[in-house]
Amino acid sequence: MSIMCAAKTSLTARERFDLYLRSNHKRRTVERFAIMDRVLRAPGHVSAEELCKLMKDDGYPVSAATVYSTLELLVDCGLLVRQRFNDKASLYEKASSGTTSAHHHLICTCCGKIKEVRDPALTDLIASRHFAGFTQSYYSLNIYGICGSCSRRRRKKGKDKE
Amino acid sequence: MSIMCAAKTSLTARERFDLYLRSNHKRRTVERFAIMDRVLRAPGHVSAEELCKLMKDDGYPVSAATVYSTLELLVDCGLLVRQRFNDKASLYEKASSGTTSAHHHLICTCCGKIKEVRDPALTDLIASRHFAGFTQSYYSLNIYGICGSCSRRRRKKGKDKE
DNA sequence: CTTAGTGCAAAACCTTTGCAGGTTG
DNA sequence: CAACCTGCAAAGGTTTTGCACTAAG
Repeated sequence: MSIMCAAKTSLTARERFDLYLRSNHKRRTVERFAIMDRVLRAPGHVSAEELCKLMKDDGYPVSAATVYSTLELLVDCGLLVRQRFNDKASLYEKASSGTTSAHHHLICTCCGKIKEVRDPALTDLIASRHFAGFTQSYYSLNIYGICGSCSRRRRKKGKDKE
Repeated sequence: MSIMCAAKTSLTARERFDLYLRSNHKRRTVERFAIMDRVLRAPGHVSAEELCKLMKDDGYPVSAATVYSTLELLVDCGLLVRQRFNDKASLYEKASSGTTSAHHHLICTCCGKIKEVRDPALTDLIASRHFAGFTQSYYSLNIYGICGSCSRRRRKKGKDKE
């Protein structure tokens, strides 16, 4: 969406967000940095609504509108990735970088559970790919199927009747 | 969601859907087959709403509820894949098979355009991966970034003022 | 001091659901 | 002929938007 040419290296998240906001002539408000802090501190992936709740629990309530708009900025500046795994709300997770390693997702189409898996060979191959005229910023590999507990449950049911 | 153990080989789409409906004790209605026909005939990916319109244009109007429920069946039986690329409506596309080859998606975060690309090496590697206790049914690899026209437009703007 | 950002609530949007009537098995 | 499916409209849940107020530059 906007300008973000800063080297990805050796900048703290805060510095990066700060630079991004300056470069794009957007205001550096208390709310934006508070939301950035909180979402980067959360493990795994968080929905906008959960993040609202987390902020309120911390005694720092912010409106949904602000959370959504800030999440968009964080995605745009490359600190977060927005994932839409299923019908439910979007989930936001830290973008992979030096400190947070790339991973893929196994999504159970039966119970909706999402598991992160790492596979360096796959990660490397995807990263090495370049497509003509397209400037890649991030990717997501989502593998859908049936998780262990669901397939056990299904097998059991199958014995009863089928 | 349901039982679909039929060999993926040498069955027409219609046969496969028919078998799926029978096996799962679901009714084989005219609407369901008409929707199946239409969506498989559409190139690329279609949204539920577009599909409704296509059906109406064909002189075969069906309600949104029926379209959504049939699309779900078609996904469940493996003929379609549901993709959620961005904020907008879900898109449905033919699942890869002998006749329709696997592909990945380049998604422009600026204009939203979606391009299909093929990369056999990548496809093979992903297909060869197995994760413990997880029965893979399909996957989607989405690569986000800036497409050619958007980066040209952006460069141009940058020259004017920046 | 100008203008973007915030909070609130309402709107917009996609998708699901409840109900009455029609069709399938 | 019982149960399921369809169509319609209304409800549901997520995200965006309009407006008055506040705060950043």
